[in-house]
Amino acid sequence: MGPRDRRSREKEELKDKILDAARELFVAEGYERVTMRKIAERIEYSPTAIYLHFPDKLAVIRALCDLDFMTLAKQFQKIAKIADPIERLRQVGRAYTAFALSHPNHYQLMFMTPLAGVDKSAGSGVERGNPEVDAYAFLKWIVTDAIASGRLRPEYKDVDELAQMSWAAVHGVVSLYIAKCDDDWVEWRPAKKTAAALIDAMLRGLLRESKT
Amino acid sequence: MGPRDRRSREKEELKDKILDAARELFVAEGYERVTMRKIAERIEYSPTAIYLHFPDKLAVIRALCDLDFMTLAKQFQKIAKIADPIERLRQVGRAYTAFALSHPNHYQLMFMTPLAGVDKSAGSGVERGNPEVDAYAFLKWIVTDAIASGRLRPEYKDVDELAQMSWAAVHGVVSLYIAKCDDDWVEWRPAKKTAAALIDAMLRGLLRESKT
DNA sequence: ACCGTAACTTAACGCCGTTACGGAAAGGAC
DNA sequence: GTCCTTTCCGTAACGGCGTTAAGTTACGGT
Repeated sequence: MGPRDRRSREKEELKDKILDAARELFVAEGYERVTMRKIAERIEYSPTAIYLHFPDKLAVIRALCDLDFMTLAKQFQKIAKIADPIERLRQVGRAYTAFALSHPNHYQLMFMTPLAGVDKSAGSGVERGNPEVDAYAFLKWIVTDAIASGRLRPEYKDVDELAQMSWAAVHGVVSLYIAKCDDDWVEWRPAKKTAAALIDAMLRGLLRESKT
Repeated sequence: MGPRDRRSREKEELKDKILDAARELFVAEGYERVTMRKIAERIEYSPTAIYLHFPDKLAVIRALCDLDFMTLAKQFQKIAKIADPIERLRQVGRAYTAFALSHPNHYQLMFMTPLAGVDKSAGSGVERGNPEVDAYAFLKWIVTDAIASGRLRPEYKDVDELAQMSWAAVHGVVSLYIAKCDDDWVEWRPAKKTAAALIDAMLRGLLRESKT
């Protein structure tokens, strides 16, 4: 109520406009080729206006990625209901792969680029350790379940190591594909299929010998 | 012989000086933070002098990487002598991991960054398809051997897919580590150990059930 | 002695992210 | 209604970047 609210609502609207304009550029061209001046031009403000709503360029794109990564977290909540932890691991790999391949620039910025001075993700709504929103915590939770099920070989009992192995397997396929799919040096197989095959092979290698 | 040779030798010397100066900066700071002006300052030439020896900045750093990656190719030649293709695959993974971790900036530029317009690697001495210098061809050669040995499960017979799975496994671990090891969100396990564990798990998953 | 050419420098262009600063407009206080 | 403060935004500019254009110097060939 009152003009005070309207002002802050308008401010939020501009913030969204900035993010939308930035998203268009970012998806099409990637981080480096997004420019404060280009964003400003699209929303018909001066470049410096953006700085009244975001501290710097990285913050704009990070806010963008945080938002979009929530769609992945949503999918995780469905996967959480799968009873079998091994199957859960397989499915989370599938969802992760699909997301990465459909948001390559998001993925590149978040997981393929060392961002030296980024410690605070404050305000992004992702609270560390909460499996609802923290994907790594979610992965650790699955792995813990898998270990507890007793179906893994006895030498695999380090939760972090297993989580990082699983993460690395899918990350390896998608990141290699994102970085090098335009390189005709290699006859690329479909990343989705390669990822599935690698996950399956890894999982079979993690499991105790079965009688099938 | 004569002054004509001396001139071209001096030219080659300057080229090396450029590469050495660039290497120092690149190893310490990464591609983005290497600057033509900084390179020039180190070798006590003007920035534009570099353009007389390299077409642009990327060419400088690429020449650098091509040079340094040859040390990896050297190691591959020793590994080529291992009789067992499975063990050969394991060892090439180890060497690859070690190289990536000791040259993170090289690795990032070569395999973690999409370089839109780079088709020609001409003059770098790496001839496509020759396992002696082309690491991917080397990997395919090992995988072909592994298939021929009959020890893999029958469903694994696509050489490129298998090569890409293997590459992705090690790449996943090292690239994730390079990009995110400073991120204390995750309790990182040693990349070397994680890579070894993932390779072992994958290989066990690829092999036919053994009687051991 | 002359000339052409190769090597190199100086100056500048057009970008970039970001900051300093000034002005305008809107809300609250009286 | 008037004044003031706060918020919002634009203009201009800084320092940096990769790269290019144009000018200069020095040297080998003839």
